[in-house]
Amino acid sequence: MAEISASPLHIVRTQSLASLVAGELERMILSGELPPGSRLNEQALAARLGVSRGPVREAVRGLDRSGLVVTVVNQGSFVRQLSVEEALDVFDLRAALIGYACERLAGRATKEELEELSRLVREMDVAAEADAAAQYFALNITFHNTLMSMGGSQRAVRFYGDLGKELTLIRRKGLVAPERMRESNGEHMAILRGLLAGDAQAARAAGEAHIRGGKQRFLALPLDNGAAPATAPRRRQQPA
Amino acid sequence: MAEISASPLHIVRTQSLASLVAGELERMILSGELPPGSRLNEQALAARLGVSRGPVREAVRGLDRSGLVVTVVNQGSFVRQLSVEEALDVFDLRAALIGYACERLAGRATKEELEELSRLVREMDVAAEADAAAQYFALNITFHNTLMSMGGSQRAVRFYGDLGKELTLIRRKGLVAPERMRESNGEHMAILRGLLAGDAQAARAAGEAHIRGGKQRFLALPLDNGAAPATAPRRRQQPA
DNA sequence: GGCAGGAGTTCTGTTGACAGTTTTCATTTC
DNA sequence: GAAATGAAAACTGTCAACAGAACTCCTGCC
Repeated sequence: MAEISASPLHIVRTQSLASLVAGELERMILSGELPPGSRLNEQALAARLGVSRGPVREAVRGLDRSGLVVTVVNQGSFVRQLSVEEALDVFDLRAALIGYACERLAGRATKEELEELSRLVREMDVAAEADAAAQYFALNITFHNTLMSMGGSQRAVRFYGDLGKELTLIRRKGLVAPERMRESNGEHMAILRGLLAGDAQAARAAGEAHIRGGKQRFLALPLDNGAAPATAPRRRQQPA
Repeated sequence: MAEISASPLHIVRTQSLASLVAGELERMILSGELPPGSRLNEQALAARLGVSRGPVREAVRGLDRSGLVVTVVNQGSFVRQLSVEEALDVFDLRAALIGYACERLAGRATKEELEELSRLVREMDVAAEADAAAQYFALNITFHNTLMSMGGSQRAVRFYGDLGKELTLIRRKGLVAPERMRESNGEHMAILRGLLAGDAQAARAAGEAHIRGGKQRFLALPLDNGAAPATAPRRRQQPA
């Protein structure tokens, strides 16, 4: 049961084990290896990762704070199950944050920053035309993170990122049609136009409109209702 | 050194020690008992609170996530020192969040919710006329939190609260003039008008304007540059 | 057949102890 | 007198073990 060898946890000592465990757990959650509702057994995780329960506990609490995990006293921690309503709230919040970043960036973006954003939009255009959904998806995340980094504060970047990770808890079946990619990238271009023109209000409005568009595209997707494999006899699932 | 008795930590067992310790540490930080830059010695805190290092460690990491504390590997955790620039960023973020909450609330506030907000504004009006700064301050926080709870999502409420706590790290010398209180409450009334009219855009604009006003009032205050008492020979301070 | 009750197991919450790193401080050297 | 050196102290990171709560599953009862 204890798969210690292949883990990267035994190499680095320059950062704490807890942060490494946190990264690994986050990867497992975002990849779907630990699906929403599944339990995070401290002992089992510790054994699996070849560390003791201390760092695992610390990592799990961190994920709780960032919103990926829900903890109940004396019962344990579970991968968060995001309802559609909560997901819509997340979109609204992200819209507010993107708007904030766009507004701030419009007044102070450097030539280099604008060029980088333009480049990303062009690359997304290529990906959309080639129907390369995975590549578009990755570029899209990069674009958003770059935008937030340039326009937002450190805190805003992290919060926005946390919210984005939350969405992967429900976004599962996101097979995107090329038409949707073009639509999405069109909104990116609108943001870029606002930034290039130095029009803070236009950039903000475009940013918010883009997230609202994403919200609509999300709603249009068929909901992936688990179909839990249930191979292992998991004992406890998340309550409520 | 070990003041165990008066602490409320020994009574409750229905929630984890770590959460109780976190609450106590937060209180100590917000009250200024642990000023920015000061070190959080795990051993000393554990002894002082009558628990072991585990829960203390967990609590400190939680505070790190929420922004009140900064942790350096192998060096420890320190109460965060907020620069003026960071504080201004926080105001901007809070403006975006309040705007988001006001916009959402305008469309769906119930009669009871509007009445509660109106009541708070009236009470603040009384406090401002009576020059009761402490009471105004408390009511103001309640108003903001109520507004966020009604209009925002769970996540937004917590994030907004975290940002507010961060501001106390620098806001220290906030002796408020009655004139400022009236000004601030006038902005509250503008928000209320927007909500009562069901005008989402007006409510949002008023919410953002209020936080911008708070930002200006913050900038107008004299900065309280520590004047660290340095009674005890504290060993280490926060680097950088 | 379904349901209440209780022993056994599992797992979390907490503690105390050990190892390694960082800091402190006295001593030496220039 | 100031900088370098090295030993001692302090503290963090990690681990292993214990106590108590929660869950599971079996047994007995209706």
